[in-house]
Amino acid sequence: MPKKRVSLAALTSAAIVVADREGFETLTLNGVATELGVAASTLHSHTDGLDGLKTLVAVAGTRNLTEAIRNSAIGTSGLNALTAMATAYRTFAIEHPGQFASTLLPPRSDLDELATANATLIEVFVLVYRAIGLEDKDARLAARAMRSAIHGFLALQRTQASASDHDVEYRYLLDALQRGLLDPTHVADH
Amino acid sequence: MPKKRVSLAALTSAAIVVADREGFETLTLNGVATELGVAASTLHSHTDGLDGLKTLVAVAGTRNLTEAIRNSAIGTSGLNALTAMATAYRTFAIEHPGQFASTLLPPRSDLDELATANATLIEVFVLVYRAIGLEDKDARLAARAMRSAIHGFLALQRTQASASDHDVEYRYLLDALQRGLLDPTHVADH
DNA sequence: ACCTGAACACCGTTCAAGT
DNA sequence: ACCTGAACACCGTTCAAGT
Repeated sequence: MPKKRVSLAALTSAAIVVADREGFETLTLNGVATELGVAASTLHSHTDGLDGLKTLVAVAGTRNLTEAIRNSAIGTSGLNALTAMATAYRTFAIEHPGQFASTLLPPRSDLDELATANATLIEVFVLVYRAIGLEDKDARLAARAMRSAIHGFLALQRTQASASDHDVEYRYLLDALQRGLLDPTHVADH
Repeated sequence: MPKKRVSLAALTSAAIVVADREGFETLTLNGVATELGVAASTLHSHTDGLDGLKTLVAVAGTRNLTEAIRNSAIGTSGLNALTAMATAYRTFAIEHPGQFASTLLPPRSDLDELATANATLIEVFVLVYRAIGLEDKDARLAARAMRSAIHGFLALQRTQASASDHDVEYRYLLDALQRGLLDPTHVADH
């Protein structure tokens, strides 16, 4: 039998598949190695151990989330764009639980790539708020606020039992925050 | 040497100490057993394996967070109470990272106790919104919205590099959401 | 009843050996 | 240059044996 060859791209995509299927927290080098059909020790020549593999998933996952959000906003105006983005964010979190969970990877030393991937995600929101008419500083603060709120809701949704109606709650949160962020009596007093 | 005896309370508090010190994700039965000075296999007669231990921490952690929030609101009025609670929430997350992380424990089958602990946490916020004047249904939605936003901000704060000013961002988020939740033009149209 | 130690399966990591 | 298999340390879990 010929020796299998592992590329970084194949490793990353296999790790994403396993993470979405079995959970990011329980991601394992052995599991990904089995998925690829190679020995577990092979992966150490492509990534810096388990932490490196998780970082790989976090970077790719954040980029995929960013793409999903960006695509959802195409062809929509300001306020509708934000709703579309929030919906896309939520759909991504549900359909790709492993990649979504990778988003809150605890900080590492070499988080350069991860930091820029995260900045790019925020930037999509900044663009929309700027188009709506907020000044740059406010647009950045609004973007981070909205991202925090969305993330928090989706993270807790995953945990809590589906006791109540998530659709209604999600819309209530988004509407209220949106109203507060665009409140002219506040934006004016800068 | 006399045989050590392990109580459920001692086990829980030892697990909390280790979780806050070394991280909830990396919590280990061996680590807690060492902390208690007993053999690792002993813990299996007190809790249902590692998952059971993590659930123990999650329940106790959620209760401790609830107490911290409740205490912070004592002697304050409606709007000041919410600010105090948000600040207490944040302080708890920073000072007890393990217990805070335990808050987003993935769902289990026996999450009865965990579910009620979570409901009690939300209830503190409901009380404040009701005192402010929101009707029960709106108070519940507002409480969940505020909790989601706070949690999301704090979870992302833990991850992201301290590139920007967290104090300003936190206040911006809280103020905006608060404004939107209490917007009379919206609350009226029910 | 509760704790121990041995045993087993599993995982991350290293490294000499192969190709 | 890259993959393998053996080796080691560590962890979760079970269980017969002690008290």
